[in-house]
Amino acid sequence: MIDEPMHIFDQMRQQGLSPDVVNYGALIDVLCKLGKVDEAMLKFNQMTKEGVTPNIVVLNSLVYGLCTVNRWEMAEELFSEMLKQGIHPDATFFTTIMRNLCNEGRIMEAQSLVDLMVRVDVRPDVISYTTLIDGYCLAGRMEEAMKLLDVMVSAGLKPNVVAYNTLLCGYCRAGRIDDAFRFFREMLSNAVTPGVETYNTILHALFQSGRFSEAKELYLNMIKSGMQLDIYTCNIMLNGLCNNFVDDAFKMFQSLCSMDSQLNIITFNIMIDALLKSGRKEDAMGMFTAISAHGLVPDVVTYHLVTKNLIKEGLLEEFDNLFLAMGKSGCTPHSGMLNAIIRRLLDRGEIMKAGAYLSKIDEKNFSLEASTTSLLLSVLSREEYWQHAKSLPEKYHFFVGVDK
DNA sequence: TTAGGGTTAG
Repeated sequence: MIDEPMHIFDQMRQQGLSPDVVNYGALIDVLCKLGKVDEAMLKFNQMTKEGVTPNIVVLNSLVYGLCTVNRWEMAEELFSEMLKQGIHPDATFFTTIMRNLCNEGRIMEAQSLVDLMVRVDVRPDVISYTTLIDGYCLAGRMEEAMKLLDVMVSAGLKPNVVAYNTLLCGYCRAGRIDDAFRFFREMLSNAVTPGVETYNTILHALFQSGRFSEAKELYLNMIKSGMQLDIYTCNIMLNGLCNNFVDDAFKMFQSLCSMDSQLNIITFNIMIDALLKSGRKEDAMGMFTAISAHGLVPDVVTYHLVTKNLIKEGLLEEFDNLFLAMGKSGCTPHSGMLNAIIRRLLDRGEIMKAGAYLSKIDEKNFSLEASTTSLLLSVLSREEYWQHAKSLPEKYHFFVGVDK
């Protein structure tokens, strides 16, 4: 798909038109968002070679891409270059860096950037403050996050719905739902209209803290107020109900299907997990089969849920099939899954098959869990298995007869 | 053409 704009550039050239800074900017931005930073840099170099002067927007996209893949040094080089060319950093530039610092937990450095912005005469905007508020929330430093909202107001800025949602979400994550409600009221009194994201945040927190009746009431209020519910609302409700009311969740799921609601793979994962946990294996497998009928494909979570159950049930051939399907769809097995299947196969004395999965563990550089190692030792100490043990990867031959 | 917020497992 990314090839398309490149073809468009070729077509433009054929017609005697040259891509300008906006065209290049759009392409570089898409490449950076896809994590293809090297390709983005190539395009950037090509652009400058063609005599198209970069602007702050293009540089911001590149800085975004470079920071996201932790290429801080290159971002710094770019920054120096940009100053040399007389391009001044703007609020977006600083906010991009702040976002990445916050994600790495480097909150004080992010805070000092806001101070630097003021010194170099770049006014932090609502997004800059919101980014920093989120950083404090992520670090669990709620009092500082809250104070920043006041700083923002003193700087003459008006917090918007995203700023409030960020703070509200921080309080919810910290389990301080009543404080979240306080900000919810403040939001209303400041004429900031809560969005579906706001309600979803509170709904999720209410379920998380076991306040089921309040959660259900809030959900009904959302419907009553004519709010457009989205896939997040559905998933939060389903997941919340699954904790104690699986039947209600199942009914809600069916009614969503009958209303042709747009579900996603997370919806199915929530349901499969809950059905398996409550022992409804057939319903869970039915749900797994229904995924493709909804135009969706299983993801790594789906495979992990279902394969875990197959191992538990001893349906190892079905596991093999699903394991292959998983590989074909590009989902990577995790270490726990491989260890679990190896243990189950060793239990059954299927050494050769266990060997195949041991090789997968080695390929991925995963480690054997202690329980897998001890089972392997105990199985291979039995003479009846020595012959089979030769089929194991060589590094495991050492285990043969060790106990004897 | 660029920056900020909400959902699943382990």
